[in-house]
Amino acid sequence: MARVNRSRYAVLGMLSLGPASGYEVRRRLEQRVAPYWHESYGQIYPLLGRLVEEGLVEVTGEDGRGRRFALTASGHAELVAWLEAPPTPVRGRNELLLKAFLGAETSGEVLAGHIRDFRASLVDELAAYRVNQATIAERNDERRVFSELTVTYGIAEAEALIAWCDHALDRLAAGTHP
Amino acid sequence: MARVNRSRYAVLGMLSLGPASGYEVRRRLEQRVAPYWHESYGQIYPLLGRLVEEGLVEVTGEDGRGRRFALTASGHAELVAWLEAPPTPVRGRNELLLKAFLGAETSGEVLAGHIRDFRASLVDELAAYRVNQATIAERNDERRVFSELTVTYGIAEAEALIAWCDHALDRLAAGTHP
DNA sequence: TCCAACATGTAAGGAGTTACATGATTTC
DNA sequence: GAAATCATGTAACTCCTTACATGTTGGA
Repeated sequence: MARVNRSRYAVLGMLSLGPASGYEVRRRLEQRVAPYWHESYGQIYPLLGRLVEEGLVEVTGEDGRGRRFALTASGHAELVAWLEAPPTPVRGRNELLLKAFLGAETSGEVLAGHIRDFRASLVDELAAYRVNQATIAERNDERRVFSELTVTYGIAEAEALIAWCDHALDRLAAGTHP
Repeated sequence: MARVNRSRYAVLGMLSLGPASGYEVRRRLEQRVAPYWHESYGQIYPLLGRLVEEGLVEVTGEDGRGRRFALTASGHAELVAWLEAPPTPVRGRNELLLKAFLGAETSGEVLAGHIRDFRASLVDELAAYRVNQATIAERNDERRVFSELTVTYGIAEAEALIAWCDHALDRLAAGTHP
């Protein structure tokens, strides 16, 4: 039954940064929280309509090129209540690890290839985080520390997983010609 | 449209370890791949029925206490084809990070509390991985290396995130009384 | 004898993605 | 004038969880 709709809070959260169009809610998600959250338009637009009905969001303007949505007081209250509630743990599904676990069903080289690809994507990700980190370091507002924390999380994770990839590739190489 | 049904491959994969009942498919997932994959009965049983219809799985026995399912040759072929395909990247949704990003909407102490809870759960997780690692080290089969890799992944990640928690808690403490 | 574990399923319903469809405005 | 970006939405469809419902077997 009722799983909580987390998209609600992502949208409310993006609006807490200031009024925005549906399009911009999406863009904020892509640009600022992309690696750890995402929403599709198929979620955002119907949701904005519902949030307006519920009085959590209001339409503050409607010029020729779309509407602007803003949090109402009760929308902000609902966001804060959610922020204060303990986060529900991630029950991730990691395809790479499932494939790794089942590695014996294929040749070792198949898995090694997947891991090399994964490593390459982590290296790219890490580079993007570094750029991001430099950009944030130049800012000077009270939100800065929170942005920094999300970036350092990504960096910590990416670095650890790159190290794991190297370890894994060694282990697999040792296994195939012992 | 057609997202690939990854549950299919998880079930086929568990059956590649040997014939099993639906109940045991679930138990294998819980016991062996739990932190990075999971399936509910609501997925497993209907799926097993479909896989039998499709000829990827067959019923090898039915005693008083349930059926036993086994991979057919084509089921195994389909599993291998999936294993060889590049894993689709995880598009995770990390509630803690979304809450962290929006940390300015509440008091800093709220976020710190979430991070402390997260750290505690990581410590528990890490302990479980260590036990698991010791168990696997005693095994002596050709699958061992693959199990080890999934465990070392979990350890690498948990250790990195524990370190991040400590860093984050420092940063937040510095912010609240500068 | 009772409890834990083994075992199998269905129903309801929301979550979420993808593809389709359309149009205005800005910038080069 | 063309391309990129801004902008809004719907339809179809699958995934997946949660809750409900039921019964057996083995061991203490």
